[in-house]
Amino acid sequence: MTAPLVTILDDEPEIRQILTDVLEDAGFRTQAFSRAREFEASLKRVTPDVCLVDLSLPDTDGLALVHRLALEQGASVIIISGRAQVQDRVTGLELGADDYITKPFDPAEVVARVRARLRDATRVVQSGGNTAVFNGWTAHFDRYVLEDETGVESQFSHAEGEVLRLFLESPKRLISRAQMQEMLGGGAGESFDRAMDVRISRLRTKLKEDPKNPRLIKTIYGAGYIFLGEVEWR
Amino acid sequence: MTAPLVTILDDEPEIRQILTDVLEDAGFRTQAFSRAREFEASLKRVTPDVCLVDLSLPDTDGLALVHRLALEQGASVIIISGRAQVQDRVTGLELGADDYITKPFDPAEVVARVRARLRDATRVVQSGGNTAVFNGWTAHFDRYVLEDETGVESQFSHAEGEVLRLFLESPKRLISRAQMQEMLGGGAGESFDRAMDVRISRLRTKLKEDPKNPRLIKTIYGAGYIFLGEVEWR
DNA sequence: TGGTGGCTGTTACAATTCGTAAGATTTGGG
DNA sequence: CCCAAATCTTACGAATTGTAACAGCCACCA
Repeated sequence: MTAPLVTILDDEPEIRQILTDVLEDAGFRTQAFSRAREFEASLKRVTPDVCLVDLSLPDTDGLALVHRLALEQGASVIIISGRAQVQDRVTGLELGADDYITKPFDPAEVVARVRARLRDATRVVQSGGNTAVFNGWTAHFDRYVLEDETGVESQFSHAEGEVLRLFLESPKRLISRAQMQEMLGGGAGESFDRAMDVRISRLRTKLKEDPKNPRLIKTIYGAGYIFLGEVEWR
Repeated sequence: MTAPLVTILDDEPEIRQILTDVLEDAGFRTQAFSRAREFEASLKRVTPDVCLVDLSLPDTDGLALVHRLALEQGASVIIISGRAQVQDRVTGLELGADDYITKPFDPAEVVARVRARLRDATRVVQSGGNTAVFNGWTAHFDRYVLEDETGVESQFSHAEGEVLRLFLESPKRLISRAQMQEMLGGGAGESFDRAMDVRISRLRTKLKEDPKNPRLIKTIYGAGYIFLGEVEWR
């Protein structure tokens, strides 16, 4: 398992440097951005586990960004801000941030708070079991069997299982096409990524999704897929 | 669905009173304890969603308690402490607390942080807050479905959903064009100005608005839009 | 060895999404 | 009442996505 990815969005080079250093010392992977645009572009390729966002950005309204992040991505968002007013913190948290740290901050505390967020996220996902239950279905990854709510079993292939597992491990999180390629196809130079579409199409059929109104695997035009469903691993 | 339960463990009666009041005002159920023993006894009967724990307890080592809580119970733990040293916070968080608030605190911020913890917990368990009811309509953001007052369903796309959500989150408030651009398109792609108009036009169609007399999405010439409607999130 | 069946990627074409352009309509000031 | 700016609507098309059909591959078996 690779180290958790923490992204840093701050326009001050110093801060970026400090945060990068201290987080990498703590064993995380990091990516730092100075502008919101680059940051958002990167989200098409990777999904960070925690996002540190400075509110005072030159090119965007930080709060709006936080809101979008919390809404669309499943990642934890920690606001780092120079504004220490209670009202600022409250609105930041209300908009979906998971924590709010004021400058000047102590690096050690930032690390501790990042860890706390990560704990939250993994509390439920705890990979280990290879059986997942979701919305009436039961997927047995050890047997490649998908079980109906009535107990009827059907088989799924290896390729289908990869996609399904990916979804079940990150439910309610936007998964970009690029990420799927990376996690699955091995990342080799795939000229035609339509293979992924076909995989998903086949998976949808197995899940008896209504093509006109899929309930579990949603397509976000231009962004990727999102798996909606209450997943529990066993 | 019953209101989330927040337990308060603090030996100062004043603090207990303040926290109880403000949390109940915010719609939570509360239980306050002055001693760890009673608190722990209560855990055999009920399972709180969030625990607010003061570290300076007369009858127990607060940190040890936090550690046990975080490990055994699934509840989120927020430490409230008079000690503001970074080292205290770090160890508190490392031991499993999900947040750390120092006295003196602002009640509004406590509420916001409790909410943030709750969001984490429910993010996976139950996709709460994804349905809004307004003027006979019901919008299911988890399914991208808009429901008639008669129960007839129609779908809306992701882009339409973004706009609708924006409106439903700020009803009866002027939303400027610039704000919409910010909230939606983000800094990603510089979109043409008319795109937003079209989105709104399409949304109005779905909402069966009379073009001559829109009841829900009203245009304020030269200023922006305002969403009129009694919104209730569920 | 040849056949069979399942899996999977490729291709082609259909369907959908969504921004752009352009013309129509509305608004508010003078 | 007239006009310019703002806004609405419709049509169109580029990009994206869905999926059926086909073909290659491989394991298995008589």
